Amino acid sequence: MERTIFLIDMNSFFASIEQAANPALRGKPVVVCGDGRTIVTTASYEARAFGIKTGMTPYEAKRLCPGVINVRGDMHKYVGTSMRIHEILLEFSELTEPFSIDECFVDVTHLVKNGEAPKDIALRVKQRIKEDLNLLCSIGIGPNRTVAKLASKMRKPDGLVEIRKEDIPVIYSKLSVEDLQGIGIGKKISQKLKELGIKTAAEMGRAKEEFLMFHFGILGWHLKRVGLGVDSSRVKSYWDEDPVKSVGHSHTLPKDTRDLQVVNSYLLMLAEKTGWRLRKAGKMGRTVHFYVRFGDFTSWGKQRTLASDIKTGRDIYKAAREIFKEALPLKKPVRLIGVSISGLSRDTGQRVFLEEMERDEKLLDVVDEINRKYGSSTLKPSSVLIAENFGIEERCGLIGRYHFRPKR
DNA sequence: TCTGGGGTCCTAGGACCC
DNA sequence: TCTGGGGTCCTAGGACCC
Repeated sequence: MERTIFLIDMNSFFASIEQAANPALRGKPVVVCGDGRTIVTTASYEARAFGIKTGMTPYEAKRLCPGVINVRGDMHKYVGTSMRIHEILLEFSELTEPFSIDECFVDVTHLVKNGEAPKDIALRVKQRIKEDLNLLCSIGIGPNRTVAKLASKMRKPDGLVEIRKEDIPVIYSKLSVEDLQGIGIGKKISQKLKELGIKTAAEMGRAKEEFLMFHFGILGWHLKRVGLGVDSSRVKSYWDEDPVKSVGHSHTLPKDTRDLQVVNSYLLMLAEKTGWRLRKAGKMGRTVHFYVRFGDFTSWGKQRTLASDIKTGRDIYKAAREIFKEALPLKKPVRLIGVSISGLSRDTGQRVFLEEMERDEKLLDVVDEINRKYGSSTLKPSSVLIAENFGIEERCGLIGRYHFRPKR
């Protein structure tokens, strides 16, 4: 059955939201960053003109464009905006599947069947988002998700590209395998493809499936289909949620340290955040993963499966510390620590978490301790930190793959 | 004032059980 | 004193996504 799929990709999402909210930022080079030792999470198009890209340090951005305006990111705001966009998209189709905080697949087959042209529908979507939020997006239109995603990347900002089934051979013959980045073909795979003499998407489609599977395993099967522009995967309904597989937090310390008290304080905080979100999701887990990144960017980590399920920050902390002990004594200063929990199942206990308030109190002490160690200038007031650590995730769920759904 | 933080999926190898 | 295969669970590590 012929389908019509959109991929809506918000243009420089975080920066555009800031510009929409604050007229003083419009038309200016803006970067949105985190706090502490951070990177540029989004650069406005004006900033990109200076060569500023996601992933750079604020320092590099400043070097490229001394006048760049650095805005502290506010995930609350971005998640709220993301949800507002979902509401708009749901006016068009229930088959609206968030792919990340700023991308969404929408299946509009039913509207096309009623006689409306795909591009006209897309223009309506863009107009609604512009009217409501003063934000621009690029929309890719295709007969399936993969092709729609590819189309969305072809024109930015404010793009609208439709790739029909019959256009695929011509377009794919001009598309290099590097152009397929973002649909499961990263640097390593595209490099290997080139070494095997496959340079374009069309060539990938023509390659023998057995050949690709010999070199790439099951991925080869996927590559063949990407090359052909074939993808039968469905756009999921907004309301059928796929289960979370793991939750976790990591944090880069204000500065590298060998001080175990500081590291453990952060670990406790991260474990509490993780446990809090776990319980919020009504889950418990059995496998705890702890990892460290050292000052030289080497890393070390281990996972351990426990005899029974856990769900409190305290238990996650205990398990993580047991693992951490294996890394002691520290040979190098610690840059980042992280903890996550997987092997999740439904928490059937449904116990109300009584100690929650008490725990927050303890955290205040922890953060105060960190502040004392580093001096108050390195960390914000503890109340702000607590708000950040415990407030944001309540609303945003997972950002990596988008799991959050508002109440119906 | 080098290099964030949140995830998913796949492979490979070892332990263990029948 | 030797030889299996199937299946599950677990760990480590890599590639990829935004």
